[in-house]
Amino acid sequence: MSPPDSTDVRPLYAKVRGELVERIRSGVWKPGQLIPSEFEIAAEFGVSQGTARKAISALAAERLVMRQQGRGTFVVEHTPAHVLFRFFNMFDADGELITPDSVDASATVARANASEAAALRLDAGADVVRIARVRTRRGSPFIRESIALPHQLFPDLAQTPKLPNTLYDLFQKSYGILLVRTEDRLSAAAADPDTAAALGLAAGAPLLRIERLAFGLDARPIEWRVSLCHLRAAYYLARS
Amino acid sequence: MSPPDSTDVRPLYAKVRGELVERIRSGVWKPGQLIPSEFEIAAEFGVSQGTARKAISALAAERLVMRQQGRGTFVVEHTPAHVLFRFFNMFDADGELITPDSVDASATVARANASEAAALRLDAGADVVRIARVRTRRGSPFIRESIALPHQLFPDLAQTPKLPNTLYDLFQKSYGILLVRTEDRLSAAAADPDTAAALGLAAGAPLLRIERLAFGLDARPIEWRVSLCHLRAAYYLARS
DNA sequence: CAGTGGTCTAGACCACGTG
DNA sequence: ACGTGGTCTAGACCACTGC
Repeated sequence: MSPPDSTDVRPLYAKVRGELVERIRSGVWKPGQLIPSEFEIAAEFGVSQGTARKAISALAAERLVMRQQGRGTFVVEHTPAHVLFRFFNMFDADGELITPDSVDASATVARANASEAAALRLDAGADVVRIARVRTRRGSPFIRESIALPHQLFPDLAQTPKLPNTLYDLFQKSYGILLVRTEDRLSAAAADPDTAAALGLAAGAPLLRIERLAFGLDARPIEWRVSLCHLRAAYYLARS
Repeated sequence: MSPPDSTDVRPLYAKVRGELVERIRSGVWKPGQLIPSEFEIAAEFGVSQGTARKAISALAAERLVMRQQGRGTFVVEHTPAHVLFRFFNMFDADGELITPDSVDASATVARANASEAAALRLDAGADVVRIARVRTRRGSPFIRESIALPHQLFPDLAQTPKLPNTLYDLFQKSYGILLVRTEDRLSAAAADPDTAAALGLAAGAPLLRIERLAFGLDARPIEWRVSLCHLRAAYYLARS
């Protein structure tokens, strides 16, 4: 990333943090792996334990690592359960997190259209992987969504025979891409005929529309996703 | 709040933080006021500067205070601009924060109905202040919302002649109640005839429904608000 | 028991804003 | 020049985990 130079005026702990992030981004430290202790990191970078601690604490606040007293610090591992808890924000009327299933997922490669290229900041002519799917809860469809990803980062994703329900763990394990931040833009929309048919509704029914942009470690947009949701008594929860 | 006792096993910085929170909650430190320096707080509580610093940093992370290098630390002041930036999450298609106006606001006092009592955790028979209003942008109505507040906390609010556009600054300045956290539950709904008329729409038009619960310093729900929004190209932004 | 993260101290120097 | 918050150090002890 940015090489150390004499004009770098960032605090020491920020530089150490940057080096640690790079090790996670590049895969030197794998998902779920135990990283060195505060003292070892301090010794390696020639800083005090307090400074190493501040760098690691920053990573913990960004949820790139998990600290456990007495055990050590581990690179975050995007298991399906973790991904749902962290990135899926829909709850039932009784406050229970919804765990959706995914059916009918199909992935294709195509030239990015204008909105995809703009959302993912792609060069003209770049390809995207498109995923279209319907998600169900207790057997009945409630979300229809379409996803676009830069083809360059996911070269053989469209050939994957059976796409899993949660994608972000696949992104981390198979493609080395860790999603760390999302921006969801929410609005309401009337169901178009296709979506109404897919969700078993009358055309014109009100749907929650979620347009999500997910970002990776280098702050680049990795995923663009539009979800049309028929929530019944459920809701999307946004905190603070 | 919780008196110091010998079985209190919280870390020192957490106890100091609690004392500082109490000073803000009780109004000993007023909105916008400069609080003592790290060294003064450290001396007062008999801890080191590092521990006082950690307590104050926790308050800054919760956005109860604002730190400014070279100037000092100030109790957060909920000005209208600050409240919009912090608690209003709607943006125009071009990414600009929407600054709504408020018209037709009316406040009344009534016995809490079942949903109000449940949301605000009120005792049976308690009263609420109800505010109903329509919010406009550039002259055209786009949000119809109804708000419920515990009457006990806002005894004379219903007599206030002209309610301001942003309420949370009024809550802090006139009633000493600082809102620190919100939970927004979002869904889609078809416009009922009344709402459609208020917003100039056809009945059945899809609206974004936002049900907000806002919490004060003692983690008690203070405000329950239901907003029905006709956003056109605008959206509600939820980060991470 | 050894090793880890979590807390706490005492002191130093720096960067910034104000008078 | 002074006082503020921001960084950094070196060392101590505690609480928890796993052998």
